Amino acid sequence: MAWRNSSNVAVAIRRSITDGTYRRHDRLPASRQLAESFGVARNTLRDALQQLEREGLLEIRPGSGAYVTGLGDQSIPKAVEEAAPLELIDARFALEPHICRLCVLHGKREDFDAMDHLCRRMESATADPTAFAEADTAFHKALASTTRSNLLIWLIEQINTVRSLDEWTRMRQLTLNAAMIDQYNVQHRDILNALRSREPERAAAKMKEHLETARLSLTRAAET
Amino acid sequence: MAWRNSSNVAVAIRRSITDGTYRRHDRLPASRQLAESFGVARNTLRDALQQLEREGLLEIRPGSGAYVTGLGDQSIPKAVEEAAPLELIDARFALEPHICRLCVLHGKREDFDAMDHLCRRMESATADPTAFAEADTAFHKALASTTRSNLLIWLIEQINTVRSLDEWTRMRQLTLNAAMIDQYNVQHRDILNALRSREPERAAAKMKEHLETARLSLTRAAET
DNA sequence: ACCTTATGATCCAATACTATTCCAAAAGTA
DNA sequence: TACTTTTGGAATAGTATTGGATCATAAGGT
Repeated sequence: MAWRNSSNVAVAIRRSITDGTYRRHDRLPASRQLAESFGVARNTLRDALQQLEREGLLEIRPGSGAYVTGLGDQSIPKAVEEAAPLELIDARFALEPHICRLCVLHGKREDFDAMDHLCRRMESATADPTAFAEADTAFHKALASTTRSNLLIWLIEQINTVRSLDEWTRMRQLTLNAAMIDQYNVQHRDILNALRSREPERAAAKMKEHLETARLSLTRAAET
Repeated sequence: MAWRNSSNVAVAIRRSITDGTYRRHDRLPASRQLAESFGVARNTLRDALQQLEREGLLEIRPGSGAYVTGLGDQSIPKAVEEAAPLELIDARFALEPHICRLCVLHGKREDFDAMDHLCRRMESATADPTAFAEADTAFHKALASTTRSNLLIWLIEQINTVRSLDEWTRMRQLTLNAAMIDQYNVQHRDILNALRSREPERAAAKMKEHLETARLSLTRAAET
């Protein structure tokens, strides 16, 4: 029975993921249980899991478990994955001001309330760049949702997926200090206020301002 | 039951949302009830909810409850394939005027020459709606290419894939008569001229005019 | 023989879950 | 308005579970 090596275990697990036995966000059984069910040592099983983690299929969290992060082939398009930070800003420069205009047309009170809530979460995260970035992403997604256009929502989501990538995370650590977060918070409030008072062009202008700030902080970080 | 951890609870709730068990603006059961029904401690349940909130799926209001704010992962092809024609116009309204501005910044002579060539192809296709639509798609893609941003090019391509869909083709048959094609050709020329003379705002304005024409012809066709 | 690999055991550190308690915000009610 | 109930938020301590790491040993292939 020569099939009992780490690579073949990895193949088996990979298939379990692609055929839908384990889906995105699912947690795999504990390494001890998995090892037993495959009839291999836990060490071997661990090798297999780490192999899959290197492929980006799994995320292994010490003390917690192994989680499915992607579906393999389907995942992120190359154009999005390899997009430079400045390309992202360009795309957001195109989309988000116009989304603001559409939001003024279609936004309802509960939409604004949800965004207000996210603003508060960002405002209480001046010391936690990661938490801030999460809420920030959710804010821009909520804004896109107000357009009621699934296509636009999807486009924004695609752009946002990049934020979880390595280079972007590193960039965030460089640029997101407390002062910058405060500035972003003010700008988010400005945008929300303009949306609430139904001023499309002011909202779009504030959004452009916001993005210009982000672009500046990026180029500054790139110079260092 | 080894599935009793916060991530798996989050998975279960996430599925309840995408299934439609809970819909937008619905309030989830109280955390104490949910915790009991899942057979986990309220602490664990709270972790799961906060996880979903960070994803932008829920909004947790202290003293009130947890409300569904988003529909979860829009499965990738669906958002694009099922996009209504008017959603497409909205997306192009966002992207293309800004692409014009970027084109003024980055466009080179050969880019304009290529677009000029496509204009001529469209101008000699007033009697052939299919040939015109092909060249039109190519024109807008060429325009996006001038930005040298793979992300923007990809976004435009995604939007263009919809044009091959049934509903869109039917719509095109209704709207694309010779007079309309002539009008589009004039507008394409206007845009190209503005780009060549490096006037970003005039190019953007002409593009908006162009898209507004397309939107009007769509809504007119929808009324019949 | 030598080298590679899997094993099985053990200990460690990180994390998660439970249970309990108290608090504050919101909603319902008289 | 004032009172009560219901809601989520937070802190704590204890226990269980998880992956990480190491090691000597055994098996298999060269």
